[in-house]
Amino acid sequence: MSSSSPRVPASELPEDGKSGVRKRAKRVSMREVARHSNVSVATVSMVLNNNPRISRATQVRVRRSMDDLGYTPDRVAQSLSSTYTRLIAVLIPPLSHAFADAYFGEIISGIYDRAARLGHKIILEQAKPKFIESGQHVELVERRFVDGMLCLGFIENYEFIQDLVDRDQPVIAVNTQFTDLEVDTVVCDYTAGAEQAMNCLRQLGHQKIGMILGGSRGVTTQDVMAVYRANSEEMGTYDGGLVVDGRYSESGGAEAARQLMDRHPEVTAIFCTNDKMAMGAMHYLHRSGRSVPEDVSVVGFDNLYASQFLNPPLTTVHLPLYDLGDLACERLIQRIRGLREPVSELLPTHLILRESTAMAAKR
Amino acid sequence: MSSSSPRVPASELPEDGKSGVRKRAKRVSMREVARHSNVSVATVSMVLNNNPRISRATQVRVRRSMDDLGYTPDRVAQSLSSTYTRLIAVLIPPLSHAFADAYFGEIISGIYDRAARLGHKIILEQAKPKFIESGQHVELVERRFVDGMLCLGFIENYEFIQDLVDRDQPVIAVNTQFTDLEVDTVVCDYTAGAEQAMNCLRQLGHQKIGMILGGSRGVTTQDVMAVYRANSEEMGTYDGGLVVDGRYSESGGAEAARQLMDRHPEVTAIFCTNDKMAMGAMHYLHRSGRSVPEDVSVVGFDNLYASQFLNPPLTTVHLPLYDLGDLACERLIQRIRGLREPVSELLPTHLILRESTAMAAKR
DNA sequence: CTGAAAGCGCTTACAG
DNA sequence: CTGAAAGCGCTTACAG
Repeated sequence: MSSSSPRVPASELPEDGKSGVRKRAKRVSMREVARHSNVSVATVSMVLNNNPRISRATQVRVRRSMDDLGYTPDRVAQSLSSTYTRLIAVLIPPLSHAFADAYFGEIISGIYDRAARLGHKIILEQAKPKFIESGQHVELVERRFVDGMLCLGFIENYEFIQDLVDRDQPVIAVNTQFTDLEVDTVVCDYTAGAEQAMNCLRQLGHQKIGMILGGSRGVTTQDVMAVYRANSEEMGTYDGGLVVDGRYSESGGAEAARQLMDRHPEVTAIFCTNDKMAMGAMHYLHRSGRSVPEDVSVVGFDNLYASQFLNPPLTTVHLPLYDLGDLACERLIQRIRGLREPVSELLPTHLILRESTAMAAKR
Repeated sequence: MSSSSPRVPASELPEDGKSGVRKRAKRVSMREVARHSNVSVATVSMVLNNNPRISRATQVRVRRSMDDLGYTPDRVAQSLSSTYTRLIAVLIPPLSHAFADAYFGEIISGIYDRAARLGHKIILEQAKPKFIESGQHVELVERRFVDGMLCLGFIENYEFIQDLVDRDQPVIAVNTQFTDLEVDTVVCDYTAGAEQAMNCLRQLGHQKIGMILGGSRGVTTQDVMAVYRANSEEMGTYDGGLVVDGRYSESGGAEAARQLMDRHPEVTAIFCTNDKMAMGAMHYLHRSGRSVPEDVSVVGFDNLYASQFLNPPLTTVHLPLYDLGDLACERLIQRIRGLREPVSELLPTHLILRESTAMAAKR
């Protein structure tokens, strides 16, 4: 890439400033640089791309011209001539407040940093029903908006991903897996995390443990459920009524906790498949006059940054969300650049013990 | 825009699937559509852009060809020929976890929806020091990555915005104002919100009120401080030591609350300029054995979605963040399209009373 | 080591 | 109402 700040010829500014309609300042193109340094545009292009065929001397001369003229390559023209846009799309599910969701945010943070390091920029999209119905997910790649896409957290209504796979477009599903769809994935080890959480609760003497999950169709959710069920059955306390859907949100978690405690007031611990539902559950427990963890222990999943500041601070399974985004982005770009092997990565997780869990209350 | 799902000729797929290096499926261009419907590419272009000069008959015929061939316009080529990219950049400050911040998230949500409705896509960028130093904020517009940008929450280190203003690029600062920089802004009415909050606290009998703010340089923060100070002086309780910096974060808020309570244990209420610091403050208060609101009342600013689920639910000033993003985006796009009048909008705010505030403790 | 030329897929005056 | 042509600013064989 070029260097030093480009200078706009002062003479152009006032004129531009006065015209009725906005007009971009005239930019300097390769042709001007070529003329200025007495070479062809082809040579300028090669200098720009560090093509070793260019001699050191003209290399330097052309670079100087670029700096003198304040040349900066036009990315649109570059994209038209080459094959890539160097843009990737990040798709999030059509949940309300999804953009404000720390879970997606941490992943996006990892994606962004990796993308920036590899010279890519990211476009953010939310896959609302209309978006999918009108085929915009396909247009995103077919109309050359982006080179590939990352799909975050599509537990349900993920069929649209098939459209992209069918067209052989680079796509990676981040932290979701599907039984009926073959697509590249990068996920966290939910099974291991769930095992640590259940172990911990059992060690603390909890027997009747409730579970709040979000949409039972997801493979990761099913992994957690399998661990939960195996442990409950071992203790002889398994009961389908102990499992409630909290729709991934704080309000859903609160509502689920209400149902759970109404049906099974003997429950001494609640295990949630994300921190937001755990927050909602704690909210309901307090509201209903129970204290956490004295009356009921609560465990979450995600370890969002804010969870340590809850009252009480939340015991939860740490998911390496930043790393997840980082790796997913790296793999996607490899795919874009020609990697053909399927991607399937698993990242480790572990339990973070805080104050929302304690010994089971004696009864 | 075109319609119906584009079909890739089946014959192309296998070949593409086998080649060693990834290769985009050959797309159908305007030329093919032109040939297929016996017109010139100019006509196809005009049909695509609904130019009224084209007769109804060829209009229909060309549209059909597009559908038959699965034509979809190449956005890169469109951008090269026209002046616009239909992309806008959203810049956020270099705070850690900024992507996961609900405050920015809600604003971005409003931006996204409006942008989508106006046919624009958004690119997300974080203005880290290196990003600015290497002039990438300028390249964003000069190299035609985007048509304009929205800068969210730059309270400090906002000097880079001047570079864009100097180049007459469309930029809008969202929810920040500057005394030393003339730029379009869309902000919330912090003064009105602060007045309601201080009124409320005074009605509840609070006299010694602490304040936690984030970076005292921002104009909005100064607005809040002015209200706080005027009220405190009226009560005769003003003291510079009651004002502490909480750096906008949960941990900073907790730390600030510690300092505040150590220095002034007689404080009965804390007013924070955002919800995250309020959350941190509550966390510290609980940790130090005080209860909210019995011992100390806490008031925030933002009304993030999660704040209602805190324990206790947070009393806070509601900021219309979604609408803020929506309006900022609308104005930016008007700017891009030629609007020349400066933009300066103010959105109303109001206090949301919840359970983190109560009558001042008798002492 | 460098240049002339074709091409990427559109849009936009300019003619007719 | 429609077409031929130039142009947007690059990259990439192909020559030399």
